Amino acid sequence: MSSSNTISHEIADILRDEILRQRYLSGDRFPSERDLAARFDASRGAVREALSQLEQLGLIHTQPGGARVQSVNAASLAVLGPLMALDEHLDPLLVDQFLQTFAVLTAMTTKNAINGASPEQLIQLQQLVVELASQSDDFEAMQPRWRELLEAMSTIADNLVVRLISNDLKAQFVAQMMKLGVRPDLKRGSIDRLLTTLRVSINERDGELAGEAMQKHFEELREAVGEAIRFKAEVSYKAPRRA
Amino acid sequence: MSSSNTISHEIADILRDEILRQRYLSGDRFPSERDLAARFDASRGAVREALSQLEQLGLIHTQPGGARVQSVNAASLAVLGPLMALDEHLDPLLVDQFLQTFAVLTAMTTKNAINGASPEQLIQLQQLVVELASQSDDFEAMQPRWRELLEAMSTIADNLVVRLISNDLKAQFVAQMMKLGVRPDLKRGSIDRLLTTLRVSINERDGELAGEAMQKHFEELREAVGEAIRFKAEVSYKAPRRA
DNA sequence: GGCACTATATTGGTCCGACCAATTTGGTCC
DNA sequence: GGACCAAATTGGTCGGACCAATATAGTGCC
Repeated sequence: MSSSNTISHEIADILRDEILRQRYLSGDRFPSERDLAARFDASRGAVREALSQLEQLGLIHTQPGGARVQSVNAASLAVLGPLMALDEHLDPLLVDQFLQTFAVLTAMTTKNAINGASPEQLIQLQQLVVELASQSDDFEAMQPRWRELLEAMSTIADNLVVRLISNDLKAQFVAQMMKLGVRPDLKRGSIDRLLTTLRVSINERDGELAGEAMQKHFEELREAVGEAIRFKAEVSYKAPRRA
Repeated sequence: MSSSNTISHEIADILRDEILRQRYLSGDRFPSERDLAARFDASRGAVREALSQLEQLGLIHTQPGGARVQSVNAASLAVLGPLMALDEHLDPLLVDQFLQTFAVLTAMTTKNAINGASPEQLIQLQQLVVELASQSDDFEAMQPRWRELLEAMSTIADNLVVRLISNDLKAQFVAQMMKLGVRPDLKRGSIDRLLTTLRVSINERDGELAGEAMQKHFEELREAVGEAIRFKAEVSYKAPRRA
């Protein structure tokens, strides 16, 4: 579901998912290019390009004589998106780990952004927060502005490392959560409290305070999302298969 | 310098570095596969495999009609290693960003590891810290054990997201720093203080404390490394080109 | 001159068949 | 059972070919 329409990408997607589903164990021999070409009824060239992608993801290691499957633990960050998109139900543990990681990175970005912003940028941030506050009752509707705020802070903080990490994570994750209809039930006051604190810390240029607030907010989000996923899993257990 | 001995990888390495060096600007047309094949005196197949890797890195976007160069800001995390290895002198800003990011992730891992470790694992950690303390006077010599400790905590914390991020970062960065001979001049007491705090927090299973200590230590390391790099840059300015 | 349209050239995507070198495999011999 | 060797397998590369999508240049019109 993830990539473009070329044959090599399709093959890569299929094989990638098979590896992520542990169909081949780490250390196993991977089918030969000629076998794969026969299986997908494609040319060896197309298969080779697919394998090249898998190697770039760190999922296989090719050598004359044969390719071998590597441990998912040794893979590149770019597998995380496909990994979360594997099943129709999200892995709660993985989501939790993701949110925890995203929390500390966002807190750091927030802190640096506010501490290092120019006066104009501070005004911009302030405005975004105000706009967010004005629609804090509709979780779905505030997502675009929310992303805008995060994007603005990321731009101001200007940390390439974090930005690259986010590239591999953000889009896929949020999209996946939305697609599966996971709607975290945040307590009404949570977001308001965050926005208020952000407003204060922007005014006083207190990045530390803002970072902590952001971190705390993500902790609450983590719990809410975890609960939402568990709830969803329960429902789909009682009424499985498109009831 | 980074990859294996196949032609396609060599081509990919060269083109990747050229893009990272901004030889092509974002949005530019990329040379055609046939041109590249002629330039490298290789077959189009080999070039295509190289381009496939570049696309996986998020550096180019290919389409029938022509490939275009993308912004480095939109690339995958996996470009960070090559990016830091570009020049003989490290980019101080990039290193700083890296260390800051690594700091918060390591602090998080440390906290979770100690809070979630089994009794046996706690003993293992304690032992590693003791061994480290016994050689805290030789920065170079303690690196292997240091990595061992981080690896152990990473295993215990068992956060796949952080592990994947680390895969794309750790090895290349440390190796690059060592290769360039950047030796941060940490104050003698700094490491001892960290190790002592770690020992205490492991004994009392106080992950929070350990995390904070780790974070503080990395802050000190950041400054020391920054200074070391600036110093190195100064020296090579006064005595440039293999004097 | 500027704009819409069209024919042409270019480009990426795929296939086939072939060769080489490295590795794996299986058998042989001690 | 282990060391050694020959054959089959496998990845890496090449060259040429075709198609469909895109870009380009050219044309004619307003």
